[in-house]
Amino acid sequence: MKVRTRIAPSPTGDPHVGTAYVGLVNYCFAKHHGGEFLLRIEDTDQVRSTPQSEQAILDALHWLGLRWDEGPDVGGPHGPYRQSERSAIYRKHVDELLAAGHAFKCFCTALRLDEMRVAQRAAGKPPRYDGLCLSYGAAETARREASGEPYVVRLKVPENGVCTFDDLRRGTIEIEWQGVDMQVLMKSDGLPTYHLANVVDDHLMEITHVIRGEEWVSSAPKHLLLYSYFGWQPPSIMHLPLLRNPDKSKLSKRKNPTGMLFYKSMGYLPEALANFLGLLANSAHDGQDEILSLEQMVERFALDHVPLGGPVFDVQKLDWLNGRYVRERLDPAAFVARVRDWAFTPERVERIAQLAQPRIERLSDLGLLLAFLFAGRLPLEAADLRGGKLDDAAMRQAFQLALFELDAMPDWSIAGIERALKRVAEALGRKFRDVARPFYVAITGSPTSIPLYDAMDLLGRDMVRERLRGALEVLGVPSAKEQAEWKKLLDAVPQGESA
RNA sequence: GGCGCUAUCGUCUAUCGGUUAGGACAGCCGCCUUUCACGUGGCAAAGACGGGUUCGAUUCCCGUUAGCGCUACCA
Repeated sequence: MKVRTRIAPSPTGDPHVGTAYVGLVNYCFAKHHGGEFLLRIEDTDQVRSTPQSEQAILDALHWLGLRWDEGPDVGGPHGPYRQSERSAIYRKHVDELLAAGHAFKCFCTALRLDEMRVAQRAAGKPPRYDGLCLSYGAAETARREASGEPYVVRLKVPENGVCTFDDLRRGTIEIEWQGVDMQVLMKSDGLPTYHLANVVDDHLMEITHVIRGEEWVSSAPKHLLLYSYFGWQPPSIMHLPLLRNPDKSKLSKRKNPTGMLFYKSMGYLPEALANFLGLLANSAHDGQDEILSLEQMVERFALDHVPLGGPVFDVQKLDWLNGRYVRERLDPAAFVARVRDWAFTPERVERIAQLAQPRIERLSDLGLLLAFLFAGRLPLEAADLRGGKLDDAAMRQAFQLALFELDAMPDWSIAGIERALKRVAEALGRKFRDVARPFYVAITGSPTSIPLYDAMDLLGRDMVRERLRGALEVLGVPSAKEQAEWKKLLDAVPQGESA
């Protein structure tokens, strides 16, 4: 049987290096066995999914060098490859489960469910749907449905016994059915949840090996249960460890740059990033050179060498690898081409020139005026940030609130940036012009520069986040408590275009 | 709180019962060099803890501890 793997990102944010890591492993495994690798978009969360995010993820994975045999952009015999376009398929399968008595309609309100869980937790029991709606007879269920009560469809789960399954790397894992919740399979909006859509699609797309992040281990029983309810042969499964911050917590953008676009704008070469990620999945042995092309990684890939402990994303090692690629793998012409593509594309140069021209007297002013556009973190000191109307405490708040707002923006745009920063000023009860200065310094390194919103737009969200975090490190990173309190300031500002 | 996963130098890892526990990044000391970088030679650095099993455990089993994950009509 031909090996078929997939990566199934959810388009709810910027492309994440964790997605690249999982994608790379799936790619290497499939190709190592002469199989196929596909890409599926899991956009069943209508509220958070955006087409822009989907495009960004596809672009970023392409940039990294991954190619898929089937996917929303390249098509294939098992499409559509976007879950939002497969509603009818899920509906049919849900009906099948309902008809067979493997699932049931649940009319419980969020409030009741909350209270139930609080009580269960207090009693030291695993949170699990208590089965109230399961006790209704067919007549009662039909009556509620007819009266227009919204409902979800839940999975029926065995009352006792244990679910035993094999993880390709971890071996046998046992989880008691009592600890497995009666998962919602179809939301009241009629769309499936991840669990249902994922299982149905993996089966229909003939996925033979599901290789995914460790966060899915505890929901594996639900998935396996679905396979058995449908009478399908489940795929082999394996869970990859989660990438970590240096403090060992799950890699998060609060503590570290996690966006692929950040690494791109920092000037890391895609082959170096892929190489680095590949090393975290399959390390080189003893004396072997750690510089490995994608082809080499495919060739030497071995599942049983994938680590189980969450590897720390060590930027220093990435730096070293990238340095070697820059020095050893690019001839002068290729180097020039890379630099051009990195930050000197004609469109970008044009745009920057238009912003810079009115602000200089000599062409030689250009270097210092624009240096920040071609740099990573700026060498800031507290004194650089001071000098405006805000004291340190206010600047820390301003930067932190900006981080909140900028992260919450659906799309990165000048208009959005402006709205976000004005909101921050309002939340702090300051005039925007007083707040502007520290932002100029944090972002551009100087209180006078090209327009702030353009600068931020040009830099990109990930780099802006990095600069703001850099400024916060200089002034003192807010504690979790401070962050939570400050966030309330933002909540107090009404949404909308006003400001 | 409940359930699960994990545990070798600071970091990424090798070891598949017997090794002076190996390599790489970072660090430190040299060499090379008009600076820096690169390159190169070397140094330092690890089996979480406690029980078993065994002639012998880093390796197998159990417990403890710690870290992480899950605990949603998000994925």
